[in-house]
Amino acid sequence: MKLPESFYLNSDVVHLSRSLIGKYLFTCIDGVTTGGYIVETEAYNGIIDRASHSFGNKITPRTKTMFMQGGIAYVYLCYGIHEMFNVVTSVEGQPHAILIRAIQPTDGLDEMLYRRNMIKLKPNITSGPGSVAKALGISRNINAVSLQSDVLWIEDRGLSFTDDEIAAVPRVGVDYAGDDALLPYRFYVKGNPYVSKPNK
DNA sequence: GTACGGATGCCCT
DNA sequence: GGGCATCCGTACG
Repeated sequence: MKLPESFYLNSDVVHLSRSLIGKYLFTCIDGVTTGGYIVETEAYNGIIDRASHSFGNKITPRTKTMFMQGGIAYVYLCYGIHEMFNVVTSVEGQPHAILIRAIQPTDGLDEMLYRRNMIKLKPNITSGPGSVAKALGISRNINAVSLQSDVLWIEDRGLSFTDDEIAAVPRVGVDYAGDDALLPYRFYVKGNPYVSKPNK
């Protein structure tokens, strides 16, 4: 069952980021469904978070998606190469987002292999935010698309992890964020092979 | 108009 | 473990 819109309206983005671990993320593009369950996330806590694009209430053509009501996708380009998929959360005007950094693939393996130009299944197929987006066929043309749509959605299939099984550590690649770079806003399933590189 | 740097991943050693 | 591709978004003038 799809997570309802109300799930995304919670104003505690760090809690939600933890909650998304074990949820199933799917896309359906050209009739092909691909997806798996989320094993790594990062929370970006709105205008007070130096690591967030929306820090300082910065509204630009790119970041305006983050200011919309929760329950939609925020997709942007990083390093000129990689598309990044985020879940926008909280109410309109509060620009919270959760970066999906890794999933364990379960559905549409062949299509994901094709999109990643891979012959054989290896953990790096969906390890790291750029890889997740590419494997799922996510690009900027689904920016601001609703997670209630039939293109992109998240399901709860009853899979859950205990706090002992989940690590909470500082985020990756946000050294520019000063003290905020130290916040334990990155969550991942300990020992899961699909978790992206810095997994110690 | 132009300059600068980034929420990375891949390939090589 | 390190170098580097690659180009948009943003700020500033």
